[in-house]
Amino acid sequence: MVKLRIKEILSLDGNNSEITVEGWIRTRRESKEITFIEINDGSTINNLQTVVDKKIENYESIIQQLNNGSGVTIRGRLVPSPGQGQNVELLADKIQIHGDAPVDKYPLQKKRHSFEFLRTIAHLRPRTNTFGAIARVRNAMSFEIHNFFQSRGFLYVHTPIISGSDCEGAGEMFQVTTFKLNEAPVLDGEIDYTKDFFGKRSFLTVSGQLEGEIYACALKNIYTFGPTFRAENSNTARHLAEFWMVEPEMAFCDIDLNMDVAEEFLKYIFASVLEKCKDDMEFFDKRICAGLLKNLDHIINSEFIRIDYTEAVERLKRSKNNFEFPVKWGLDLQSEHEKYLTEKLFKKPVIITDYPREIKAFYMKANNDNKTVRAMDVLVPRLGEIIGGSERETDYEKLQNRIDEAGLRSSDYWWYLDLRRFGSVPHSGFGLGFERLVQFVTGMQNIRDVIPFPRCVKTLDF
RNA sequence: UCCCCUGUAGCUCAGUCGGUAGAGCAGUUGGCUGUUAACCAAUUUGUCGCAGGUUCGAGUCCUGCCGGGGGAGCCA
Repeated sequence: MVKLRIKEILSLDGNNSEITVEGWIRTRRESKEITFIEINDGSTINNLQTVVDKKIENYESIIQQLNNGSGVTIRGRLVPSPGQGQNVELLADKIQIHGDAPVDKYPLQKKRHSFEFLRTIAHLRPRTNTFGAIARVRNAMSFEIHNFFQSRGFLYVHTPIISGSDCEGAGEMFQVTTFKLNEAPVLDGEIDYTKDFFGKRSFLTVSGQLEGEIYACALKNIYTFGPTFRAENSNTARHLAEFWMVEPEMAFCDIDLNMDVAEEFLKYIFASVLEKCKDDMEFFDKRICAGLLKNLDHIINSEFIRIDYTEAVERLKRSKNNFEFPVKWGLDLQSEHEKYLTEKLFKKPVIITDYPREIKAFYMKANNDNKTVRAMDVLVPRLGEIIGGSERETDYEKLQNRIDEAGLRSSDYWWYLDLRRFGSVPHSGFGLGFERLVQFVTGMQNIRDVIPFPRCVKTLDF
């Protein structure tokens, strides 16, 4: 007798072999002489149809508990199924109920629930088709991210979660302290952080990039993949307070090679998930987002458009679209502009480069025109910006000036500046919000549904 | 944070002009059937988000608060 996962069982021939299956009942259909129950164990979106003859020994004692949600172990024989919809089915000999799920109390019903409702029962939602599929796809994507970088010689670097400075001015930060807030020590009217745990103010990281650069400037190619925190008061379907970010950093790499890697990376992840999560992806295509598979295929097999910011602005000016926000060189592109470029004009991913320096981060390398920097944003249909990256400034003086201009204290960045004093080389990298990538791949509309336990403004359950 | 929409049965929703609460699904009971979103019949279920106000009378109109959704900003 062998214990198999349902994914494996469904690929077997029904040759009457005895097997044991462990899982949760998804649905029950009762007949006069027999009862059909479908079992799911998370290994696949597909259920194993199990036929329960009312003559099996403990039928009377378990029938009340053979409900949607009950956890069961079933021993039986695998046979070809005479019915439609499945190749094999299990003829149960012995059923053990571990824990039942009373139908009048169990919130999950055998029907479609709204995602809003399922968010309120995040402890039960992975038992649904959609959230099971998301969990498997998310898992596969994580694994493939490592695969992509590992197979290309990138080192996985663990950058810190707790940070001593607002690394790139990238948004609001969560403060970390061991002070009791109403008893924090005060010196000259200000809170005395020298008495706090680290002896200075500390925060949760908003990016591992600056530390990533340190390792890239020693080991050539590295990547980070870890949690990131933003305390912004943003309430949208694509923002989380706690999310996972992928940040490769490459030495001896300019902006063009950086774009090549970003494009290859996205295509690799899409292709791998399509191959490894076929059933789940077909489910998303059918139930969540029509045309999803076709769209991903199209992206895998097409070249991304690459234009610079100046040309993007020209294109937008020439378009007949009535934009709500003005299009003018020097202003940042709005969501509606990005959507126009990627959804209407080009109908595929677009990489925009060379933005005005005023609207981009201090660490980005200045072009010779002294007006633009070597930034690159990858825009995709439906989501907008999915990747933001740049070639980094390598010149000590220029970087120092940019830090001053940004109103940051260069003393906080002495180690970052030091990378430009000793063996400074061209280097580039990008950041990718993992949940946004999962959103794009699955077609899910709300980012809170592609992370198991979302943390957002005013939301911290489970 | 701003704009718009929304909150009614366990779930998904309808509720007109202000007149005292409705459907589908689920549940329960019965029937039928190698079923597969099973089917057929009957049937139970309500602090109408919370607090105030207008009114003879409020699910419905007004004010405030809370939750949810969409869009924007910020951003990944």
